[in-house]
Amino acid sequence: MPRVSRAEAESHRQQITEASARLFKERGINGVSVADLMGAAGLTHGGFYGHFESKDALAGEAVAHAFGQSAERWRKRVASQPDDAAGRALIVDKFLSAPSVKEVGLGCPSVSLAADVARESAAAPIRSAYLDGLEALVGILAGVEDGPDAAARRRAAIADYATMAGALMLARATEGAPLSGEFLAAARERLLRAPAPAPAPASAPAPVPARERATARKTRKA
Amino acid sequence: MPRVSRAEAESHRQQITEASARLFKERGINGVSVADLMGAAGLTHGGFYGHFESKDALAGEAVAHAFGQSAERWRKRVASQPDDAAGRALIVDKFLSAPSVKEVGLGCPSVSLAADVARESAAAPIRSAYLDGLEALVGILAGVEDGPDAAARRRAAIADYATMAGALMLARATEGAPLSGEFLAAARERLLRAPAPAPAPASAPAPVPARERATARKTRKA
DNA sequence: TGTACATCAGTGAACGCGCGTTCACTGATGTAC
DNA sequence: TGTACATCAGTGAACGCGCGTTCACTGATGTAC
Repeated sequence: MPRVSRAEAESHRQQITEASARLFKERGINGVSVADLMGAAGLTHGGFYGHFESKDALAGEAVAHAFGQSAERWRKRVASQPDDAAGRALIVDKFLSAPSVKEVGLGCPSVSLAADVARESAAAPIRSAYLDGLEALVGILAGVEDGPDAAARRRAAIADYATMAGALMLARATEGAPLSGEFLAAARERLLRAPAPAPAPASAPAPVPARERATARKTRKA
Repeated sequence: MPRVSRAEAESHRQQITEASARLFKERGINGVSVADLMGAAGLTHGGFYGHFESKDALAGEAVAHAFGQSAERWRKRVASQPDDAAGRALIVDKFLSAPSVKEVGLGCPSVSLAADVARESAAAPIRSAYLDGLEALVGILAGVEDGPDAAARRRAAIADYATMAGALMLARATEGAPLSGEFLAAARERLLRAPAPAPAPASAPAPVPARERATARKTRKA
């Protein structure tokens, strides 16, 4: 079936990008071949280079697309809740759910592609796409955090994000063992309940004065 | 140089395992070839199957070896400190340091190999090696946590581990950007200072009563 | 609106390459006497 | 202790395979008249 209409060709390009976002997250960049990606869009491998300059270039677009999907979902969740705290709780709850562990292809690329991105050279398209996408998600989370100023809310969002991403990553790597569910539960408990504070180290290597408590309330809605 | 002494052959096997632990962490399992591994031990690729049944089998041994190295380091850190809180602080501080971000080959396999392990089938040798190794590290950390009983200390260790692992993973994926250092700093602040408690969600999807504060002190030393 | 033809999206064979694994071979090691 | 020989750690060519990428080709699309 050579030569399809321009609208069909554009649709093919989007199908390839969409399938790539899912398959790259599931199997990693090197775990999916160009033939796999084209096959997922119902095409054969030869036409790939009519749409993308290289597999690396597609990886950058696919990662940007995947982060865009996640950001859209996060914004909808925040908007569906009556206040910031409830928005934040919904994001955490969805992120640390059992389906999130199982459905890697539907989940957040920040976790499933972190290792692939870290191993890529600084110039690879995938790296800047990852950084931009992650900054956007951190920004959405910071918008529903509690804190005296924007900097404190950003720090809170970054710490929350680290806990969520680590728990999900480790829950996936230990899937099938009890430890897997314990990661989800322990992280959710720490993020969603008023947690028992970690013990202030008596002789920590880098001791610091206790940070002032955040009591100011902000009013803006993300 | 065919046929070396048995002692030399055993030394070669250990060199291969050691090099694999480092290289697998740096580049991923699929990022290192059998020829690379043998070359790192000063050998040619053909002799590999005299030492290991397959690359997968070696991966299992290498992961176990890498976790063993990390566990030994953690135990020494704990033993070097006057009390549990200081031991915990030292573990967190080393885990979330700048060298830890840079030197992937020397760092903890729980972070660098999590995605590789998660993508492997449940029967792969690497999966059980990873699970056993991670349980050991969680156990060491639980031994220096504060909490009313062993279950609470385990939960605290698991939540701490998620935060540390997530922060390191994300710091590596964003290396070169300011966000990278922010992940280390925000996670360290949350784990090592008495943190400002996360806001109790007013209408969370899964609301729960606030957990009772842990005040009991334990005395045992890990 | 109808015809003639240039464009170009997609096909499938082919390229060079590196992979994990196998195997015939080599010659020092280790052992039996 | 010295000799004869079986063992086997390591070599390097070779295997079948899948990869990313290229390219001559096909024929419907899109356009110029």
